[in-house]
Amino acid sequence: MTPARPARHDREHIIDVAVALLDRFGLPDLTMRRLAGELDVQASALYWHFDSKQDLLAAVSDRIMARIPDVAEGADLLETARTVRDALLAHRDGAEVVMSSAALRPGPSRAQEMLRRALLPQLADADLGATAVLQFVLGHTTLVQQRMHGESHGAAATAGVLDDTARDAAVFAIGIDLISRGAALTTARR
Amino acid sequence: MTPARPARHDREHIIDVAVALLDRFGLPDLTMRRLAGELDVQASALYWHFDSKQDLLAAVSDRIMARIPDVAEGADLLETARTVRDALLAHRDGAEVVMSSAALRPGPSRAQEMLRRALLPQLADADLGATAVLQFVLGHTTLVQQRMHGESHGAAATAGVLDDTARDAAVFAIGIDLISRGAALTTARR
DNA sequence: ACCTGAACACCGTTCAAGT
DNA sequence: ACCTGAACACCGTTCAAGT
Repeated sequence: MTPARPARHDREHIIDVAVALLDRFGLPDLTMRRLAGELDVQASALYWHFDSKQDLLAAVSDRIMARIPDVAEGADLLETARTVRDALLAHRDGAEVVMSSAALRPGPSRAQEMLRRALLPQLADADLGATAVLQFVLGHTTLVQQRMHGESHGAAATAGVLDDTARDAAVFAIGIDLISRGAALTTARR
Repeated sequence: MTPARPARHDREHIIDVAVALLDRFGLPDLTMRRLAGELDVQASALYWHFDSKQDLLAAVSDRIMARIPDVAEGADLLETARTVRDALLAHRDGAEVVMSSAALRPGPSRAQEMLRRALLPQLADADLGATAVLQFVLGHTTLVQQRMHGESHGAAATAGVLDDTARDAAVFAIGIDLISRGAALTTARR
């Protein structure tokens, strides 16, 4: 007997599977057809749940950003920025995904709000500052993950990879540190 | 009579046409087939000149970065960063193109060298600082251009666009200003 | 409400073959 | 040296039709 067909997938479940696919194969292989295959469904079925691939990607982006853990009460800028960065690094091509649909939701995100709070005691224009910090984090992390991608199926010497990650960490720390000191200076001037 | 067929295209000329196509239609429409069509050639012909689309895009990226004008002798960080940003803004999706192949050439670019020079009088780790600044500029400009893309064929109200560009300018200025002050502070401490 | 099946209009890339 | 022509293995998206 053929079982009664239940509703098989909802948006949340599809996003789950999309993120899993992203982590395993990366953004270029996250296609509507592969995602549908993973769900045992035709590609066209996805268009009942999402308007377009852009729409799906935006949902994946929101999922990634929603997973940023809350940061302690008086956390400073470096800790907060690292928390955001780590949430992006937690998923393959995470920064690129978020960047590709960040322009679509211009409203202040939770990440931006967290950064704003870390900047508030020091900076008058904490709102603009938080946007700038987020842009740095996105740019930095996208470049870092792009290099990972190149190495995974490239001819990069294994030597130097450790140096690269160490340098990445230093660049990130210096970038945030300079911004933080600059913000403190602005306060001192007032 | 059929004219003798001369060698029709070299890498430089193809890059010219690719950049023109990029400016007119944007990165998603810069396909090998369209580029070939513009050159009155089969798509497969491009693979004699370039190993892959990635290779072509890297060449386009280099072209965009090579067009950054030199900056005055003692130019400060803000002026230098603006010069880099403007070179990216000069081409549709310029920042995204550069970002997508920036990981492939990890060596210090001319842009990074210019930023390093602007940072040198103030910062000990000018090299790492320059990388951080370049990452901010790339992240910022990519997001700005992404929003342009969304507006061009979207339903965005025309109102608010002016506010957006004004806000973008402020975010960029604050981001660079904070880094610059932070760098100065580091010097003062020594 | 949720999905299939088929079609449309594309992609990047390879490769034998031409000139 | 430079390019054609054809093929391969894909894409995102639409839409009538099924259940």
